[in-house]
Amino acid sequence: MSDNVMDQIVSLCKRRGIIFQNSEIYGGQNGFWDYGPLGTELKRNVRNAWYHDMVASHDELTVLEGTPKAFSMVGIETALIMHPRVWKCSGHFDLFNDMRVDCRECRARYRADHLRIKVARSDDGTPLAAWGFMPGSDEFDWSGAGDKKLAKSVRERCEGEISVDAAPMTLANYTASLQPSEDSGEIAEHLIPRCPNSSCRGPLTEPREFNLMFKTIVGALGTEDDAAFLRPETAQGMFVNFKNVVDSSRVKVPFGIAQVGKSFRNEITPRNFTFRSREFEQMEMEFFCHPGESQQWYTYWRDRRFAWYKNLGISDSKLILRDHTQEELAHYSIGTADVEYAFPFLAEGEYGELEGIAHRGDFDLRSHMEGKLVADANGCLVVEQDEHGQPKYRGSGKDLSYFDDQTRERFIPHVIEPAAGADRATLAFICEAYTEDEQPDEHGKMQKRVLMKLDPRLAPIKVAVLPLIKKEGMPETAQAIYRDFKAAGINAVYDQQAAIGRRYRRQDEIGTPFCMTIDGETATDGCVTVRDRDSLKQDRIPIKGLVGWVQERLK
RNA sequence: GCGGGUGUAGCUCAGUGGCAGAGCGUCACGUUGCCAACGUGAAUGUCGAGGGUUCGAAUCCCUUCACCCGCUCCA
Repeated sequence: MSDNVMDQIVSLCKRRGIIFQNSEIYGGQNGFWDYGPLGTELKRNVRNAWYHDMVASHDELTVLEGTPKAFSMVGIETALIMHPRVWKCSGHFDLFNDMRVDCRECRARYRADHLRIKVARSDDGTPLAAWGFMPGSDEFDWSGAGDKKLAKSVRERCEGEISVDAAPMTLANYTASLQPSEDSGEIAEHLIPRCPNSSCRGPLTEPREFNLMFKTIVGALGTEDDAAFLRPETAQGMFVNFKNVVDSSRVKVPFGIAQVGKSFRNEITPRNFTFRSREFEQMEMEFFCHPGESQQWYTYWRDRRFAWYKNLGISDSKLILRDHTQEELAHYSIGTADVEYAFPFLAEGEYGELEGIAHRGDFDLRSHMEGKLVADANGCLVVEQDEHGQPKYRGSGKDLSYFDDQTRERFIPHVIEPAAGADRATLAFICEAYTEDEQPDEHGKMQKRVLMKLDPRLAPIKVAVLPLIKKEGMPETAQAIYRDFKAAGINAVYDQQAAIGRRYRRQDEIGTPFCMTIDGETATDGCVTVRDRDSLKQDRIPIKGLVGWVQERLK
């Protein structure tokens, strides 16, 4: 396959109405994508395959292989905008809303509120230069490569005594202490704080809000106090509704709550087609279980989710299950694994994340009970405190523990979270399906063919109904068959335009698994030719059984 | 965020200061006998956007947006 296979895929997606760039006629928007008519069908099929497997077809009476006991699964659909305190307790607010400064040269990034500034002054107190350092790190010693340059520039400005402030300032205080130049309104070049890295000392940027959450305002007259956030994950909808679901739907632990929906992250660098987008769709499930069984459930869900992709056609050679190393694990997590796919835009041997399966302990429910949690010196989760010794972000105060009537035990359930990206899965299925091969044309000459080997369950169009020629009653018969498929809820197309070979290729390109051709013999034998997309094999199938024949292959 | 590259019809691209082009695709009519047929005809462009230079700009300059590659970042 060619190196630019990703270009081919992007081009095919646009040409055939699978994925378009958002607001394209206005020049497009980085990180946002639209699904066209065929893409919408494909993505809905992905979503439905997930929901069907997780919830709709789940048998809660049977103990499934590899599980300790039977369990329930329910669906939920929660709002995109949640109470701001949800994100404070979940940790997203602090994690996603820092003011940052970057070094323009070495590009290191620092939290603006952590950075301290030291200033070198002449004897009359005029500032000559300023540089940052992180508290506790090495101080300025005029010896680093960058420091020598800085020292030289300071010397050029002052021949007399130079002193360095004993007390460091915060970045905000330093900036406030400067007089902006009268003509430009900007800080003089030599007073721009320099990078904390003593071998760099490049100029730092202005503090910039580093909002990974999209901020919005609730209420027409809203002010900053009414700031709210578009959800950066769907999971919190399940956690905050845990009690509602338990109280309303007669589920018993263990059970799962599943949700498919949009999430938003203001990514710095959206890249690689839809792989990293600012608006994306997640398919997440939170599985609540007894702490003592959580390890077993974690293993179960990890393996089951990995198998799901393979079952829908992702090849073994391109899919890996990668357990996170100890360093990668969140402090509250006992285990996390990623399902990763070898996307064509990645280098050989690299994989991109499709789904993360995480053992989250009781972190989430406890956070929403008690407040934002952090690990203490012993690695135990404790409520993070502010400078006054009060909880930094208070939780809801509601009791989210669970009482098991049979064992007479009360506990906070542990959570196993398989969190999948619907757009990433869709993209993986597209990439996996994209195939170029060679097939003989009517003269026996080999011709390049582009096809999408999508699993029939995922294919946007299941069946194409094609009269071999536009006369002798073939179109009428074909149209009747087409209507049978539509009536049965099977997505079919009718096409009598152009030669039969061309029509087959059109369907190949969008992954239609079955083409049904009505020919001269149909009128006498009541059969059509069914042509298989991948093998090009043809079979005669009676019209009467056609719908059932297709339904059988969509299970 | 930084550096490099690219942006012209639905797609792939040619066009380096003087009439906006090709191939494929799409549509119509005719033809058709199972794997990209053929014939005839047609539609399709603010040359990514904004500004400037020029008698004249797709072409030169500036700004900006998007995409690709490499860094950086990444739940």
